[in-house]
Amino acid sequence: MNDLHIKAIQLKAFRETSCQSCSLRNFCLPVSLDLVEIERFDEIITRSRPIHAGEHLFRQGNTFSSLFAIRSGCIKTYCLSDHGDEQITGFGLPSELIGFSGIDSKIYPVSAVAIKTTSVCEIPYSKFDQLTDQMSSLKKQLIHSLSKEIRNDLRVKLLLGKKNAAERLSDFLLDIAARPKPAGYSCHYIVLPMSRDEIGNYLGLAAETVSRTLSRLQQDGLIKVDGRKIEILGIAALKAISGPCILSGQPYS
Amino acid sequence: MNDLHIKAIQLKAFRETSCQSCSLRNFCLPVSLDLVEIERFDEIITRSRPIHAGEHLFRQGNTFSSLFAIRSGCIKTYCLSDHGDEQITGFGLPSELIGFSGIDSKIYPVSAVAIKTTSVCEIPYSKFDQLTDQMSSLKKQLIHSLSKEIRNDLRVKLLLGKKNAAERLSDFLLDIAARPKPAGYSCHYIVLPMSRDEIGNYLGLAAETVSRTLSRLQQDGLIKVDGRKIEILGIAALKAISGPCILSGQPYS
DNA sequence: CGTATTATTGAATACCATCAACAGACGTGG
DNA sequence: CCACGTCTGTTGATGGTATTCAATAATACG
Repeated sequence: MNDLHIKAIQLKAFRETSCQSCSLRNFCLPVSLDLVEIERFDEIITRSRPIHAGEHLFRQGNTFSSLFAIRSGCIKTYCLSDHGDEQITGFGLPSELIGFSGIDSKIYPVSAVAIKTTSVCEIPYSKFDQLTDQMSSLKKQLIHSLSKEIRNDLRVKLLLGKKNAAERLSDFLLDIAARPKPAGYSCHYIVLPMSRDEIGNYLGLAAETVSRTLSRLQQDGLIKVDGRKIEILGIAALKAISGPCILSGQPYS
Repeated sequence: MNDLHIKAIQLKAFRETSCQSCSLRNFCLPVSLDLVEIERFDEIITRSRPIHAGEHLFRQGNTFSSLFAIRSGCIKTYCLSDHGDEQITGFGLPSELIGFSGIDSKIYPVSAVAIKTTSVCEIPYSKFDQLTDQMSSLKKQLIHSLSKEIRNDLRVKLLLGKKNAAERLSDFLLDIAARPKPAGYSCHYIVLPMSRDEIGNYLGLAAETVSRTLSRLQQDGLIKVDGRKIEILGIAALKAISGPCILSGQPYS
């Protein structure tokens, strides 16, 4: 094996493990950074082996240390009440960041667990924080990501506070469909990584209600359900049901 | 009137209108800043005359321009769904900041209206953003405030997703009681600035259910209700009902 | 291929929303 | 000062939506 071969292999490895070449680059933090800045950001990132379903990134009560960017798979965040039951507070999908809720309290107030094989980039917060002092655009990115999360929480609060089962499910399906996904996936066809139980928990419904409501939406011809594979047939009707509002969907782009 | 008099008056005015002398100083943003930094922060703040109940700070859809720190009174934030009904998304009380949800989208996704006479400090965001580039501690403050808001949203999502009426009200009362308040006010005695209707809207309940549930809590001897004046008699019992969890109350201080 | 997990559907119940009537507070103006 | 209307809050009766319990079907996994 000559030097050229080695270089080529190194280059390939670099492509797979650097922000610069990451397919999610435009969705994750480094957007709007120049090449030098991306490299500096890249240096603090840890990319570990993929984690399996059931493995935790962190647990409620752990000392806060890092944010995590999700590259593939799905992370669910949840918190346990004293009554013992869990409330799922979100699902992290590729390109998204989790862990924001721990910055202020120094402790993760939620647990994060993979619900399928998942790979993440770990962003140690102390180093990241220092970097934001030197890179104004990175600071902006972080603040905007935090703000976006708050805006999304508004949507969820609206959903939990006012909507009925059909409205919640419609909103949920449209939200999942609108999230960034690997190239080639249509936004009319989604494969849910989570169970009915987990959907219900997240939406404040019983799993049976989720099942029933999906069946109803299928009867009405708005979706086609095949286990966790869901085809969206009537996107306009779903939007009408969920109550299209200023908070839904992606930012005002 | 001589120079000394004028100086004294100016000093008094300064005391009433500078962050340095503000009684909320330790709760609002300028905490952890040194004197010079506070002055620089102070310079970008606008302090307008008090606004009356019903006046808006901003409306859903307005271009985002400022954050607002609440000095006295109460601001409710809400958003209107297409179905026309409103969902109250939060109540801003003295020392708290509102407007975070607009940073990312450049547009306020909610409206903010005073529900009693209220005075606020307006923090123009573009100037503030520049200042955070130069003052690392101010940047940290902002990020922590955003993170805290996200953590609080977790609490509300847990409440709306899993709790029954009594648990919601207990949680709500404890939350209001735990918020920073002017010196002299006991945390066992609260005066609610909002109506039953607004409480219900915020908690995802009907106003009648709020009324009934408060009556029930009073029957059980946990609180004493006199219109909007509420005395907390059994704080431990209320905590037990609301389901004390890692998210409740103030940060882990 | 068998067991465990997940999903669907049915029936009964519980909780809260809705509708409605009434009581009290507040402010206005006669 | 009191009559009046409005707004807010309380309480009762009824009904709807989603939960719970239970049984069955389908899927995943070793």
